[in-house]
Amino acid sequence: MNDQPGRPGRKRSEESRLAIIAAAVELTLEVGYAGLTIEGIAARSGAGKQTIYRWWPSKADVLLDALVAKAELHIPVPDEGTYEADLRAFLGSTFALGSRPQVVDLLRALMAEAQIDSEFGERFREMFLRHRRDALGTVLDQARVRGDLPASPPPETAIDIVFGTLWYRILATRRDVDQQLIEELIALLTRRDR
Amino acid sequence: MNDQPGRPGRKRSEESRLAIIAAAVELTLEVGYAGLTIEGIAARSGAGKQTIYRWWPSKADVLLDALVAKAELHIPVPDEGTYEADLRAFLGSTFALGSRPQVVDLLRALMAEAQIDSEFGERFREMFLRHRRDALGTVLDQARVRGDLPASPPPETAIDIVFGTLWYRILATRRDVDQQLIEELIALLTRRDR
Amino acid sequence: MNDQPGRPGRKRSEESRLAIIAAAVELTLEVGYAGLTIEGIAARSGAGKQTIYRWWPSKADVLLDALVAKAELHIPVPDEGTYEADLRAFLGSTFALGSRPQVVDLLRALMAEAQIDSEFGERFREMFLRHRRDALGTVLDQARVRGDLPASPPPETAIDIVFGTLWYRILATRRDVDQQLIEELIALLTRRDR
Amino acid sequence: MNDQPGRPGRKRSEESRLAIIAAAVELTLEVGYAGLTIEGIAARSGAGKQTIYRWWPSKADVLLDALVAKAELHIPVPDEGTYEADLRAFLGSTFALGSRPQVVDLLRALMAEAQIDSEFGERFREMFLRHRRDALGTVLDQARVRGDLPASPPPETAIDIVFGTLWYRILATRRDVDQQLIEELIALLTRRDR
DNA sequence: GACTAAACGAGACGGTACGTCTTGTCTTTCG
DNA sequence: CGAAAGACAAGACGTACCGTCTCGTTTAGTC
Repeated sequence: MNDQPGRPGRKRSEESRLAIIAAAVELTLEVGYAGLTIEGIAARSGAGKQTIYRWWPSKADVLLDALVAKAELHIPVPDEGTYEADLRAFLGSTFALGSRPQVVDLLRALMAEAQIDSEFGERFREMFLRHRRDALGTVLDQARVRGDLPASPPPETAIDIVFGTLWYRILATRRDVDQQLIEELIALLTRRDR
Repeated sequence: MNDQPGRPGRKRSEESRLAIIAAAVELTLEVGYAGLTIEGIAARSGAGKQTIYRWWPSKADVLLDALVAKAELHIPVPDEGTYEADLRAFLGSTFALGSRPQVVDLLRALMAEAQIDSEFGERFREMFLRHRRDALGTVLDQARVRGDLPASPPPETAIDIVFGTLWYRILATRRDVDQQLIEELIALLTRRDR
Repeated sequence: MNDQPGRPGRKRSEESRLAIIAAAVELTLEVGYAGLTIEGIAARSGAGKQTIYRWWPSKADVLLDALVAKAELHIPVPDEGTYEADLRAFLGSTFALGSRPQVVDLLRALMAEAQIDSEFGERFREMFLRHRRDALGTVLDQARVRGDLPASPPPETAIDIVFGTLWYRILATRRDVDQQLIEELIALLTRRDR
Repeated sequence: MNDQPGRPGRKRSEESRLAIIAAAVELTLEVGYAGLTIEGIAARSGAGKQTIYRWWPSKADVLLDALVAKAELHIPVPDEGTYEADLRAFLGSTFALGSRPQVVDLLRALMAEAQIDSEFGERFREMFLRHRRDALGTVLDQARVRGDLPASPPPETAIDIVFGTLWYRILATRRDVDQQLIEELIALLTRRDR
C-alpha cells in the first residue's frame, strides 16, 4: 500500500477514498444495508472494485470508516464538576448522535455485521465501541476521584448498563433513545443506597 | 398450505420440518450464520429447497422456529413471594438459557438478521423478544401489586435496562452473562431511594 | 388402467381426457411449445398432474393425440384414375392440412421433440408419419399396377422426396407449402425420361 | 464485451471459449441434447456459468458455434464443368459431412431447437442453412449460365427438394443419407423433359 | 347396502436446472 | 504503478417444473 510518501508509485487517491465512503453511506440509506454491495459502491463512486478491495476488507469496514469520521467529533469527555452533570453531558451528546436516523441505521447495520463476521466484530469493537466505553470510563473515574461515585454498581457494570440500555432501544425496540430514558438512567446511577 | 386436516392434497411432512430445523441449527454451529445457506440446509436435511421456501421466508426464520421450540420451555414466570426473589428466579433461568453457547450463537445471529431484514425483525420481536418482555413485565406487575416495587425506574424502563444489559454483554462485549452481573442488576433494581 | 369395462373401480374420465388435450393445444398456441408444461396443462384443464402422467408419458404425447385426432380425418387415399390425378389429390389434401397454422405449429413442435426424445420419436413415426407414408405408398402402388409410374425414382425415394420437400419448407424455410410447389413436385415425379 | 483491442479491461479468454465449445459437444454425444445443460457445460469446461451466458444466449448457440467451426471447412463450391458433375461433387461432400454420426446428432438437435426457440431458429437459418443453400444456388447458377440446367424445376424448388430430401432422411426416417439416394437425386434433377 | 378398486383433484415432496447476482481475483489499458 | 474497466471461476439465490407420493373424494363393479 502506498499512502505514505517517500515510496515509489502512484499515491492513494484521496478523491477515490472519499467518493467510496460517500457512495457507501448514500447507498445504505437508499437500499438498506442488505442491498449494499461492493459492486454498487464501485458503480456509484466511479471507482473500480479492486480499489475498494485494496483498501477495505469488507463493505462493513467502509461504513465503519464513515462512522468513525462522523463520530470522532462528538465524544468530548465532559468535566462539569459533578458526576451527575458529567453523566448528563455525556449521555446528551450520545443522544444527539443517536437521534440522527442515518447514524442509527449505520450503527444497527454495523452491530449486526459484527455478530455475523467476527473479524469485523473485532475491528468494530476496537475502533468504535471501545472509544465510547473509554469516554464513559473516564467520566466514572473523575467521579470516583471526587468521591462522587456510588459504591454500586461497579464501574464496568455501570458502563454495561448504560450502553446496553441505549443499544437495546435501538436494536430491539426500535424506539429512539429519548431524554426521559436518559434522565431515568442518570437517576438510577447517581442514587445512593439507604 | 396444507397442514391442517380436511383439505385435499398431501399433508405437510412433520419429518421434513424437523429435519430442516435440525440441519439449520447444526450448520449454524459448524459453519456459522454467515456460512449458512438454504442450499446447505436442504442438502443436510435431505429436503428440497422448495420445501424450505414453502414454509419459511428466510433462513433466519428457520432458526427462529428452532429457537422458539427451545426457549418455550424455559420461561416460567416465577412467584416466590418477593420482588427480589422473583427477579432472581427469572434472571437465573434466563442466565441458564444464555449460558448454552449454541443458544447464544443463535441469539446473536437472529438479532443481527433482525437489524438487516426488517420484516424478519418484526417476526423476531413478536415471536421471541415480546414473550420475554411480557414475562418480566408480569414479574414487575406482581411486585407492584404487592407494593414491593421501587418507584423508579418505571417498569418499561426497568425491562429495557435488564434486557439491554444482558443483550449488550452478548452482542458487544462477547463476555458471557454471569451470576455476578445478575446480582448487581437485582441490587440496582430492588434498591429504594433514600 | 381402467378404461375397458368389466373391472372394478372408476372408469377413465372422457371429460378429463378431452379437457387435457384441448388445454394442451390451446396453451401451445398461446405460449408456444417451449412454454408448455404439464403443470400448465393440469391447471388449465382442471385436471390433476397425476391424471396426465397416468395416461401420457410426456407433454408431446398429449399433443400427438390431439394431432392424430385432427389428422385422421384428412388422409383419404385417392383413386382418380391416373397417377398424376391421384398425386394431385393426395398433395392437395396434405396442403389443406398444412395450411392451418395451428396444425403446422403442432407438426413443427412434435417433429422437434421427436429429435430430442427418441422414444417419443418412435411413437411419432409410428402413429403419424407412417400413416402418411403408407397412404402415399398406396397411391404409388396403384400407379405401378396401372403401369402409370415412371421407372425412376423408385417408390421409397419418391416418398422421401415428396415428404422431405414439404417438411423442409415447414421446418427450414418457414414458408408455407403452396400450390405452386405442389405442381412442381407433380411435374417432377410424373415426368418420364427421354 | 471486450474482445476487440483498444478497450480497458480483461480480454475474452480464448481458452475458455474453446473449452466451453468442446465440453458442449462432448456432453451432447455422452448424454444427448436433452441431457445437455448449461451447468453441465460449465462444470465440464471449468468455466463459470456466467461466462457462458455472457457470450451465448442458449446452449444451442454453443453447439451452433461448434457446428459452424466444423462445417466451414466442408462446403467448397465445385466447378467441374457440367451440372451433373458439380451436383455430384456438392452432394458428395455434403454426404461426407452427414455420415459423421456426431455431426448428424448435432444437426438433428439444432434443427429441433430451431423449431422450439424461434430466435435461435433465425440464427440457425442465417448462420448455417443459408450458407448451404447459397452454395447449391451457385452450382445451379453456373449450370444456368452454361445452359446446362433443365427448365424445371426452378432453382429455388430444386434447392428445397435436395435439402428437403436429405433432412427428411435424417429427421424422419433415421436412415443415413447414402450414395444411392444421392444418385437418384442427381438423376431426377439433371433429367430433361421429353 | 357394505366393500373393494381404481381414477380423480389437490397439493406437498425430493430433485434438477434455470438465469441472475455478487464475490473476490485477474488481466488489460490508460494516465 | 495506481486506477477504471471488465472478464473470469465460483457458488448461492429464489423460481419453475419435473415426476412421485400421499391425501380425501367420487364412481364403479362385486359380494
